[in-house]
Amino acid sequence: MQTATPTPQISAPQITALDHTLLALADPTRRAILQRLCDQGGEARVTDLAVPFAMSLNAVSKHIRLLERADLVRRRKQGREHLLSFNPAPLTQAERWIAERKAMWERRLDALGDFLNATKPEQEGKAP
Amino acid sequence: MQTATPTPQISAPQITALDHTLLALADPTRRAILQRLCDQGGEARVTDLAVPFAMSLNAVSKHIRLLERADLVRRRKQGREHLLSFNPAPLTQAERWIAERKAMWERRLDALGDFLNATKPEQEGKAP
DNA sequence: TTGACATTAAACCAAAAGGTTGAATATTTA
DNA sequence: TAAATATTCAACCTTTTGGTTTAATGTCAA
Repeated sequence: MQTATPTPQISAPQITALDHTLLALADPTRRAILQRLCDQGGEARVTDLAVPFAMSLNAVSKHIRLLERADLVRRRKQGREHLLSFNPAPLTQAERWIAERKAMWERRLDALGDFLNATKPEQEGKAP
Repeated sequence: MQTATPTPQISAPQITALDHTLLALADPTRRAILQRLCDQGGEARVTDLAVPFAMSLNAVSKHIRLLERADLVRRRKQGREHLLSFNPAPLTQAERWIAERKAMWERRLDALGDFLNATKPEQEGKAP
């Protein structure tokens, strides 16, 4: 018989694509870069993306690396310039995770409402 | 006349609630904590939440602090124990940001399709 | 009142994020 | 070839994460 650890052992700390995606999105500069790439349409050069920001080109270059790690940005080299484009695919998983928790929570609230309705007149001592 | 900076000045690096939300979600331990609080329903103590994880109670306590900063978790003290609950509200903004970029991207693809359709038989050299 | 329990606080550490500057590497242009 | 352009690499900072261990604080229970 086991001596200890009678718990379900959910313990799952391991870095995944979802972690990279959410971390990449958790910075206003990177979201602004994505925004530019998204509505400006096709491809953009690193220098062009860096212009609006009050930071060095190198800082933007590093932000782009994090976006690439999350696969939110793709790079195509053409001569001396690197053309970057937006890849929305990783957003799906992130959106789904969020949507699922919200849905789960709503179901819980519904179930709670049903329970309160079902037990309404009986035993008033337990339901204030 | 201006001497330089002919750019739209989008420059917006400033930490917001959305940053805190996305950063809080960008860690598997914190997502697992939220998951527990979400499907397990109501409130849970810090110690109970910490059990499944292969890390110290203090580490979990710190994770909870980040979740509180993002307002994804609420705390209610009852005697010596702190009861934590899930607050889904901040998820809405995060989900919306993601959904908007995806929608924006789809509109762009549609517009591109329309353009390609409109210019289909003319100048075959540019459209393979 | 003396412990046991629940939780944070504090001090410390390693690694990563976010930034800088200066040099290296390609490529295009004059 | 020489210079200008586009970009990364490397080294160096500071702050934040993510973790540890050892107190300190407050509450319940014997």
